[in-house]
Amino acid sequence: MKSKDIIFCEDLLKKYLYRVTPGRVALLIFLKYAKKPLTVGDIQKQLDFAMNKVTLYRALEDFTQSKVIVKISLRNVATYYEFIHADHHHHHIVCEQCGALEDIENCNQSSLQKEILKHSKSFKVINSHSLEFFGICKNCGK
Amino acid sequence: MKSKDIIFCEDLLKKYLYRVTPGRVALLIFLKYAKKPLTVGDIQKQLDFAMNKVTLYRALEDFTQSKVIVKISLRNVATYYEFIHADHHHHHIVCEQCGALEDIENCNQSSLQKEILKHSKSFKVINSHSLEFFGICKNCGK
DNA sequence: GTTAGTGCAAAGCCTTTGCATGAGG
DNA sequence: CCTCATGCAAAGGCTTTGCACTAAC
Repeated sequence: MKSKDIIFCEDLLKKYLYRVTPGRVALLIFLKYAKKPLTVGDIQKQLDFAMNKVTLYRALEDFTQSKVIVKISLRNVATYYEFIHADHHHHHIVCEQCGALEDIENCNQSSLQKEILKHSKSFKVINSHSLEFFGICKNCGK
Repeated sequence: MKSKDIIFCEDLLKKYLYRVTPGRVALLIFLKYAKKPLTVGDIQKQLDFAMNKVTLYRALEDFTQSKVIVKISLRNVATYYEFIHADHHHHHIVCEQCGALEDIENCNQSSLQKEILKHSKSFKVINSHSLEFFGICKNCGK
């Protein structure tokens, strides 16, 4: 019998008219349970399913288009990908020294975006935003 | 006689112990008066001073280190650089379709960062943050 | 059968590095 | 002079593209 996770991810793929392949299912489950944003390299190393890097890029690009995951770009560092949990909008603090990541929970997304849009001259819609903080973690700051 | 701008930028270079070269002065003046963040490609095309790309990267890296300029990374798009005006902390909205950029003025930087730090478990200091909004501009949304 | 996904090889692009030369202090 | 800045060539790294093959539907 299939696990709930597998069914959930298969349904997600079907919803966006993607084909249900072992690789994409494995990737989605992996991202769904990841505790922090991951780079392409992270995913390749940690995913328990051998997936060509090119294939991985294409799947990530597709999922980003469908807003199943989100792409995060930090200042220096690489591009990260993170699963979007419907009820859990959040941001990050990054340690400038060691790269440690922590989630930030308090962000009232829709009211913030409405407020910003109100002050904008040339924009019609705001769909999303990215907010990242940069600092030094307690470990590095000793 | 030298213009105020040239003197200002020369002093800025001296302050951080950089050498006052024609290229770096031209670059600083250009960035200081740029109305929006620029990519390396933008700068190379628009700067009225022939500057090798490698040299440009090295100058931008130096200025970023000294916090004379800031590096901005957006989701898909390239890396942008922007002059930091002492009294003018701000953010951006980016059009997901045409790439149009607009400044956002209202951000109380230090109180936001203090608030976030208060809620953080593992961070000791927050030095800066990036906040970008993504949407559709009025032109593209017609 | 059709179409989308995969994998390989190769190209592209942005960015960095090494090294010799030239200019600033 | 001594050091930093510059330019060239080349390497590096990440990401994309082309094309043939395979698997999903």
